[in-house]
Amino acid sequence: MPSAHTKKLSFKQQQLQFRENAILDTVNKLLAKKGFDLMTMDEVAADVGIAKASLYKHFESKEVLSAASMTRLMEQTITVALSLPQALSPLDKLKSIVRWAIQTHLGGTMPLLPSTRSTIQQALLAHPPYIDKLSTLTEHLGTWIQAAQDNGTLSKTLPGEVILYTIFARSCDPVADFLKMGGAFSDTEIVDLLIQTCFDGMTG
Amino acid sequence: MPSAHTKKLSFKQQQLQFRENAILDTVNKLLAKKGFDLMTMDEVAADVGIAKASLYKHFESKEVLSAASMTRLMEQTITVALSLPQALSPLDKLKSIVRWAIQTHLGGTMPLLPSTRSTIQQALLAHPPYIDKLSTLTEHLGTWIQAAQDNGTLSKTLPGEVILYTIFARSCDPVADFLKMGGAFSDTEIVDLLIQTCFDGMTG
DNA sequence: GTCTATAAAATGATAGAC
DNA sequence: GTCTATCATTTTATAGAC
Repeated sequence: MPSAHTKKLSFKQQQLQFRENAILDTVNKLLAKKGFDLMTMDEVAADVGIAKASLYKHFESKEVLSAASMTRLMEQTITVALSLPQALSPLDKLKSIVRWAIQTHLGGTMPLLPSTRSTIQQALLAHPPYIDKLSTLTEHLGTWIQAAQDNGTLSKTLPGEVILYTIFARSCDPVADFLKMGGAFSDTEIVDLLIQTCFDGMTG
Repeated sequence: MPSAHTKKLSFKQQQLQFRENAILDTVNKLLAKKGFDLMTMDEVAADVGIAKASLYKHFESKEVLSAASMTRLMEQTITVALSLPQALSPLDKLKSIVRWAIQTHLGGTMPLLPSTRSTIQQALLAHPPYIDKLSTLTEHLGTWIQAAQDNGTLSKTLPGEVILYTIFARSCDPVADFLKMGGAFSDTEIVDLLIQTCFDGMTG
């Protein structure tokens, strides 16, 4: 009975997928909280509730584990981007993405951009699935940036590259953390303030 | 002959100061390049050209050493702020400080803002000299921000706190690193672009 | 104060039983 | 695949001679 056999295998695979997703949830949270260098595999295992050796049966190294987490995050971001109302203007689409990212960041599940100072950067560059998702997202954003420049809602003189990097950087702006630590503003207010300074600056 | 004795002591102290300054130069550079967590004491000692044990005769721990380096950086920043031409408008003073910081950052001697994710953050908060310098700088910047809001060159509706944190954050913006890595822009161009997006946003 | 040598702790990764 | 126990390495910090 091949169907039963297939079904059983599929079920096992679903269990596996489920477990690995739980692991990535933890990694995502810890990466957001402490960053790659300060996150330890002991910590991850403890948070998931399994032994460290078991963790290594799922992911062969800390780098691969983190890359998998970042890749899933990229996929989620792309999903959000593609589910935006078509009626939105290109500029509003860009703002919506940044808004979602800052909200997620404040919620504690958006890791900081792997800066050039982190060990994880090269691991990500060597991880094709991540590069692939990053390229896809960059393409979408690039299209919107171009369109926004064409209709005059974004500066035409600013290089697209600068706008793109700025959007990525503001999505995990440490200013959000400092404002939250200050305690004077609600999460919603923080998001609005950051969106404003990001797109309109501080002079207006 | 007390004068000779005093002179000798003073000379020794000058030598000590000189050596410790050389150490802090190295720490500053390494903090900018790798950050606190990835910088090792072996590395610092090797770069300075002394044994690690000697390093610990000067600074009792990695935290204290890094805090001393960051404190000196704060002092330098205050010096730059105080030596700005009085004729400059408050807004131009703020821009000048950010400009100087980004230039220094691109030059490789401006550490990233100790984010909430780094171990160094609490060490700095527990280091009175650093807090003292930080307060002084914050006071100066706060005065300029208020003045710029009063004369209408900075948004009056934006909380001063938000402007202050944004200025601190943009002074070591990772966008600068990414643009530099891209290789399409000179350092001068990068500085101009970041100043523009920081103060005027991306819509104008 | 500078050195060599080493302690002490943390941490990425693995062995081997079940 | 999960566990316990352990290895190997890195790294902060110190001991002790000179």
